[in-house]
Amino acid sequence: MPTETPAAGAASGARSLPHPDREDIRLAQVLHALADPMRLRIVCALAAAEGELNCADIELPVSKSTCTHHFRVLREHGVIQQFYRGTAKMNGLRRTDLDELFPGLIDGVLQAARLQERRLGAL
Amino acid sequence: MPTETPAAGAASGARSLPHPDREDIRLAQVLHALADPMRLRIVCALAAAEGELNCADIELPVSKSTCTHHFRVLREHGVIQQFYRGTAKMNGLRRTDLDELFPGLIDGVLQAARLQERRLGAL
DNA sequence: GCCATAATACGATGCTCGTCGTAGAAGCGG
DNA sequence: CCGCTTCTACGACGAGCATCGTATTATGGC
Repeated sequence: MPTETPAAGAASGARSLPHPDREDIRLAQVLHALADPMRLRIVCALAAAEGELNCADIELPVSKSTCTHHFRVLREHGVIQQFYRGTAKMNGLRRTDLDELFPGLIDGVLQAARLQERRLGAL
Repeated sequence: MPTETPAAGAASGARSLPHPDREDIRLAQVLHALADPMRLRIVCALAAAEGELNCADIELPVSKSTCTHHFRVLREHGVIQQFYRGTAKMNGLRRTDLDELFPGLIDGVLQAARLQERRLGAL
Protein backbone atom coordinates (compact mmCIF):
# COMPACT_ATOMS: atom_id res chain seq x y z
CA MET A 1 0.00 0.00 0.00
CA PRO A 2 2.10 2.81 -1.22
CA THR A 3 -0.43 5.47 -0.34
CA GLU A 4 -0.24 5.39 3.41
CA THR A 5 0.95 8.41 5.30
CA PRO A 6 4.56 7.74 6.16
CA ALA A 7 4.16 9.42 9.51
CA ALA A 8 2.46 6.35 10.90
CA GLY A 9 5.22 4.44 12.59
CA ALA A 10 8.31 6.44 11.64
CA ALA A 11 9.62 3.24 10.08
CA SER A 12 12.95 1.79 11.14
CA GLY A 13 15.91 4.00 10.38
CA ALA A 14 16.73 7.50 11.47
CA ARG A 15 16.82 8.94 7.99
CA SER A 16 13.70 10.97 7.69
CA LEU A 17 12.12 12.06 4.46
CA PRO A 18 9.73 14.97 4.96
CA HIS A 19 6.58 14.77 2.87
CA PRO A 20 4.02 17.54 2.61
CA ASP A 21 0.59 16.85 4.05
CA ARG A 22 -2.08 16.29 1.50
CA GLU A 23 -3.79 19.58 2.19
CA ASP A 24 -0.52 21.41 1.68
CA ILE A 25 -0.11 20.25 -1.88
CA ARG A 26 -0.58 23.07 -4.38
CA LEU A 27 -1.59 22.72 -7.99
CA ALA A 28 1.01 25.14 -9.30
CA GLN A 29 3.73 23.22 -7.50
CA VAL A 30 2.57 19.91 -8.86
CA LEU A 31 2.48 21.32 -12.36
CA HIS A 32 5.93 22.77 -11.90
CA ALA A 33 7.24 19.46 -10.69
CA LEU A 34 5.73 17.77 -13.72
CA ALA A 35 6.99 20.39 -16.17
CA ASP A 36 10.52 19.03 -16.32
CA PRO A 37 11.19 16.31 -18.92
CA MET A 38 13.28 14.24 -16.52
CA ARG A 39 10.69 14.37 -13.80
CA LEU A 40 7.91 13.64 -16.25
CA ARG A 41 9.80 10.55 -17.27
CA ILE A 42 10.22 9.52 -13.67
CA VAL A 43 6.53 9.92 -12.99
CA CYS A 44 5.59 7.93 -16.07
CA ALA A 45 7.91 5.12 -15.06
CA LEU A 46 6.50 5.14 -11.56
CA ALA A 47 2.95 5.05 -12.86
CA ALA A 48 3.76 2.21 -15.21
CA ALA A 49 5.38 0.21 -12.45
CA GLU A 50 2.23 0.41 -10.33
CA GLY A 51 4.33 -0.26 -7.26
CA GLU A 52 7.52 0.91 -5.70
CA LEU A 53 10.66 1.46 -7.66
CA ASN A 54 14.21 1.77 -6.58
CA CYS A 55 15.86 5.08 -7.41
CA ALA A 56 18.37 3.30 -9.59
CA ASP A 57 15.69 1.39 -11.49
CA ILE A 58 14.89 4.38 -13.63
CA GLU A 59 17.60 5.12 -16.13
CA LEU A 60 18.10 8.79 -16.76
CA PRO A 61 20.72 10.54 -18.85
CA VAL A 62 21.86 12.63 -15.91
CA SER A 63 24.22 12.21 -13.01
CA LYS A 64 23.34 10.63 -9.71
CA SER A 65 23.20 13.94 -7.88
CA THR A 66 20.81 15.40 -10.40
CA CYS A 67 18.68 12.32 -10.10
CA THR A 68 18.48 12.73 -6.34
CA HIS A 69 17.55 16.35 -6.85
CA HIS A 70 14.64 15.52 -9.14
CA PHE A 71 13.31 12.88 -6.80
CA ARG A 72 13.42 15.33 -3.97
CA VAL A 73 11.56 17.97 -5.95
CA LEU A 74 8.86 15.47 -6.76
CA ARG A 75 8.58 14.42 -3.14
CA GLU A 76 8.61 17.91 -1.67
CA HIS A 77 5.91 19.00 -4.06
CA GLY A 78 3.72 16.08 -3.11
CA VAL A 79 3.91 14.06 -6.30
CA ILE A 80 5.75 11.01 -5.04
CA GLN A 81 6.36 9.18 -1.83
CA GLN A 82 9.71 7.90 -0.68
CA PHE A 83 10.91 5.62 2.08
CA TYR A 84 14.00 3.63 2.84
CA ARG A 85 14.35 -0.09 2.61
CA GLY A 86 17.84 -0.95 3.67
CA THR A 87 20.27 1.02 1.59
CA ALA A 88 17.76 1.44 -1.18
CA LYS A 89 15.16 4.18 -1.39
CA MET A 90 11.83 3.19 -2.79
CA ASN A 91 9.56 5.54 -4.71
CA GLY A 92 5.88 5.53 -5.47
CA LEU A 93 3.30 7.89 -6.90
CA ARG A 94 0.94 9.50 -4.39
CA ARG A 95 -1.97 8.54 -6.55
CA THR A 96 -4.74 8.48 -3.99
CA ASP A 97 -3.77 11.81 -2.49
CA LEU A 98 -3.45 13.45 -5.88
CA ASP A 99 -6.63 11.89 -7.20
CA GLU A 100 -8.54 13.15 -4.20
CA LEU A 101 -7.17 16.65 -4.48
CA PHE A 102 -7.19 16.96 -8.26
CA PRO A 103 -9.37 14.23 -9.74
CA GLY A 104 -8.42 13.44 -13.28
CA LEU A 105 -5.33 15.58 -13.34
CA ILE A 106 -2.71 12.87 -13.03
CA ASP A 107 -4.53 10.58 -15.40
CA GLY A 108 -4.74 13.41 -17.89
CA VAL A 109 -1.06 14.16 -17.65
CA LEU A 110 -0.05 10.51 -17.88
CA GLN A 111 -2.26 9.88 -20.86
CA ALA A 112 -1.00 13.06 -22.51
CA ALA A 113 2.57 11.90 -21.98
CA ARG A 114 1.79 8.51 -23.51
CA LEU A 115 0.04 10.07 -26.48
CA GLN A 116 2.84 12.51 -27.14
CA GLU A 117 5.47 9.82 -26.90
CA ARG A 118 3.61 7.68 -29.37
CA ARG A 119 3.07 10.65 -31.66
CA LEU A 120 6.69 11.71 -31.63
CA GLY A 121 8.05 8.21 -31.68
CA ALA A 122 6.05 7.26 -34.77
CA LEU A 123 7.07 10.41 -36.56
CA MET B 1 -14.59 30.44 -34.13
CA PRO B 2 -11.64 31.20 -31.96
CA THR B 3 -9.88 28.00 -32.84
CA GLU B 4 -8.94 28.69 -36.42
CA THR B 5 -5.34 28.84 -37.43
CA PRO B 6 -4.45 32.50 -37.48
CA ALA B 7 -2.34 32.01 -40.58
CA ALA B 8 -5.46 32.00 -42.73
CA GLY B 9 -5.82 35.56 -43.88
CA ALA B 10 -3.04 37.33 -42.01
CA ALA B 11 -5.75 39.57 -40.55
CA SER B 12 -5.63 43.32 -41.02
CA GLY B 13 -2.66 44.95 -39.37
CA ALA B 14 1.02 44.37 -39.80
CA ARG B 15 1.59 43.31 -36.20
CA SER B 16 2.17 39.60 -36.34
CA LEU B 17 1.83 37.21 -33.47
CA PRO B 18 3.64 33.92 -34.08
CA HIS B 19 1.80 30.88 -32.81
CA PRO B 20 3.25 27.38 -32.74
CA ASP B 21 1.64 24.79 -34.98
CA ARG B 22 -0.44 22.25 -33.19
CA GLU B 23 2.01 19.43 -33.78
CA ASP B 24 4.79 21.52 -32.31
CA ILE B 25 3.11 21.86 -28.93
CA ARG B 26 4.91 19.89 -26.23
CA LEU B 27 3.44 18.61 -23.02
CA ALA B 28 6.32 19.74 -20.84
CA GLN B 29 6.04 23.24 -22.25
CA VAL B 30 2.32 23.39 -21.65
CA LEU B 31 2.79 22.23 -18.08
CA HIS B 32 5.52 24.75 -17.59
CA ALA B 33 3.31 27.50 -18.94
CA LEU B 34 0.55 26.42 -16.57
CA ALA B 35 2.84 26.11 -13.57
CA ASP B 36 2.93 29.82 -12.80
CA PRO B 37 0.17 31.16 -10.53
CA MET B 38 -0.36 34.24 -12.67
CA ARG B 39 -0.63 32.27 -15.85
CA LEU B 40 -2.89 29.73 -14.21
CA ARG B 41 -5.17 32.56 -13.24
CA ILE B 42 -5.15 33.89 -16.78
CA VAL B 43 -6.03 30.52 -18.19
CA CYS B 44 -8.86 30.06 -15.72
CA ALA B 45 -10.29 33.46 -16.57
CA LEU B 46 -10.04 32.70 -20.26
CA ALA B 47 -11.76 29.37 -19.81
CA ALA B 48 -14.53 30.92 -17.75
CA ALA B 49 -15.10 33.61 -20.34
CA GLU B 50 -15.65 31.01 -23.06
CA GLY B 51 -14.77 33.64 -25.65
CA GLU B 52 -12.15 36.23 -26.27
CA LEU B 53 -10.89 38.53 -23.58
CA ASN B 54 -9.00 41.74 -23.76
CA CYS B 55 -5.60 41.65 -22.13
CA ALA B 56 -6.70 44.34 -19.69
CA ASP B 57 -9.88 42.49 -18.75
CA ILE B 58 -7.95 40.20 -16.45
CA GLU B 59 -6.79 41.94 -13.34
CA LEU B 60 -3.45 40.78 -12.11
CA PRO B 61 -1.32 42.07 -9.25
CA VAL B 62 1.64 42.64 -11.53
CA SER B 63 2.81 45.36 -13.84
CA LYS B 64 1.77 45.72 -17.44
CA SER B 65 5.07 44.49 -18.81
CA THR B 66 4.91 41.36 -16.72
CA CYS B 67 1.39 40.79 -17.91
CA THR B 68 2.49 41.02 -21.52
CA HIS B 69 5.29 38.61 -20.74
CA HIS B 70 2.93 35.99 -19.31
CA PHE B 71 0.55 36.25 -22.22
CA ARG B 72 3.41 35.76 -24.59
CA VAL B 73 4.66 32.70 -22.75
CA LEU B 74 1.19 31.19 -22.91
CA ARG B 75 0.93 31.92 -26.62
CA GLU B 76 4.41 30.71 -27.54
CA HIS B 77 3.82 27.47 -25.68
CA GLY B 78 0.57 26.87 -27.50
CA VAL B 79 -1.87 27.41 -24.66
CA ILE B 80 -3.63 30.52 -25.89
CA GLN B 81 -4.32 32.33 -29.11
CA GLN B 82 -3.93 36.04 -29.63
CA PHE B 83 -4.92 38.50 -32.32
CA TYR B 84 -5.35 42.21 -32.59
CA ARG B 85 -8.62 44.06 -32.79
CA GLY B 86 -7.82 47.71 -33.10
CA THR B 87 -5.62 48.73 -30.24
CA ALA B 88 -6.80 45.86 -28.14
CA LYS B 89 -5.36 42.37 -28.17
CA MET B 90 -7.83 39.59 -27.75
CA ASN B 91 -7.00 36.29 -26.10
CA GLY B 92 -8.58 32.87 -26.20
CA LEU B 93 -7.75 29.36 -25.08
CA ARG B 94 -6.67 26.93 -27.79
CA ARG B 95 -9.12 24.41 -26.48
CA THR B 96 -9.67 22.31 -29.59
CA ASP B 97 -5.98 22.02 -30.33
CA LEU B 98 -5.12 21.11 -26.77
CA ASP B 99 -8.03 18.74 -26.41
CA GLU B 100 -6.99 16.92 -29.54
CA LEU B 101 -3.37 16.64 -28.48
CA PHE B 102 -3.94 15.95 -24.80
CA PRO B 103 -7.55 14.93 -24.23
CA GLY B 104 -8.68 15.63 -20.71
CA LEU B 105 -5.58 17.49 -19.67
CA ILE B 106 -6.94 21.01 -19.79
CA ASP B 107 -10.21 20.00 -18.21
CA GLY B 108 -8.31 18.28 -15.45
CA VAL B 109 -6.15 21.30 -14.79
CA LEU B 110 -9.09 23.69 -14.84
CA GLN B 111 -11.14 21.56 -12.53
CA ALA B 112 -8.17 21.13 -10.23
CA ALA B 113 -7.72 24.88 -10.11
CA ARG B 114 -11.39 25.39 -9.28
CA LEU B 115 -11.32 22.74 -6.59
CA GLN B 116 -8.21 24.14 -5.00
CA GLU B 117 -9.56 27.66 -5.05
CA ARG B 118 -12.74 26.53 -3.37
CA ARG B 119 -10.80 24.47 -0.86
CA LEU B 120 -8.46 27.28 0.07
CA GLY B 121 -11.10 29.96 -0.06
CA ALA B 122 -13.39 28.10 2.33
CA LEU B 123 -10.57 27.47 4.72
C1' DG C 1 35.08 -4.10 13.16
C1' DC C 2 35.43 -3.16 8.11
C1' DC C 3 34.38 -2.76 3.45
C1' DA C 4 30.96 -2.34 -0.28
C1' DT C 5 26.66 -0.26 -1.73
C1' DA C 6 23.24 3.37 -2.19
C1' DA C 7 21.98 7.65 -1.68
C1' DT C 8 22.74 12.58 0.40
C1' DA C 9 24.78 17.00 1.23
C1' DC C 10 27.42 20.76 -0.17
C1' DG C 11 29.33 24.07 -3.14
C1' DA C 12 29.84 25.88 -7.81
C1' DT C 13 28.32 27.24 -12.36
C1' DG C 14 25.70 28.73 -16.06
C1' DC C 15 21.09 29.38 -17.67
C1' DT C 16 16.31 30.60 -17.31
C1' DC C 17 12.61 33.06 -15.31
C1' DG C 18 9.62 36.56 -13.04
C1' DT C 19 9.48 41.14 -12.17
C1' DC C 20 9.93 45.94 -13.10
C1' DG C 21 10.43 50.75 -15.42
C1' DT C 22 10.84 53.44 -19.28
C1' DA C 23 10.61 54.40 -24.00
C1' DG C 24 8.32 53.46 -28.31
C1' DA C 25 4.91 51.73 -31.81
C1' DA C 26 0.04 50.92 -33.64
C1' DG C 27 -4.57 52.08 -34.06
C1' DC C 28 -8.96 55.13 -32.86
C1' DG C 29 -11.42 59.44 -32.29
C1' DG C 30 -11.75 64.31 -32.41
C1' DC D 1 -2.90 66.31 -37.21
C1' DC D 2 -2.77 65.28 -32.27
C1' DG D 3 -3.62 63.11 -28.30
C1' DC D 4 -5.32 58.94 -25.97
C1' DT D 5 -5.41 54.17 -25.13
C1' DT D 6 -3.32 49.74 -25.53
C1' DC D 7 0.19 46.90 -25.95
C1' DT D 8 5.39 45.94 -27.05
C1' DA D 9 10.47 46.05 -26.84
C1' DC D 10 14.52 46.51 -24.41
C1' DG D 11 17.41 46.32 -20.74
C1' DA D 12 18.19 45.20 -15.91
C1' DC D 13 18.16 42.83 -11.62
C1' DG D 14 17.49 39.26 -8.36
C1' DA D 15 15.97 34.62 -7.60
C1' DG D 16 15.54 29.99 -8.76
C1' DC D 17 16.87 25.90 -11.11
C1' DA D 18 19.23 21.95 -13.56
C1' DT D 19 23.47 20.13 -13.71
C1' DC D 20 27.79 18.43 -12.04
C1' DG D 21 31.78 16.54 -8.98
C1' DT D 22 33.38 15.33 -4.67
C1' DA D 23 33.13 14.32 0.12
C1' DT D 24 30.01 12.14 3.62
C1' DT D 25 26.59 9.39 5.83
C1' DA D 26 23.75 5.30 6.55
C1' DT D 27 22.88 0.21 5.91
C1' DG D 28 23.95 -4.60 5.22
C1' DG D 29 27.13 -8.51 4.91
C1' DC D 30 31.66 -10.69 5.79
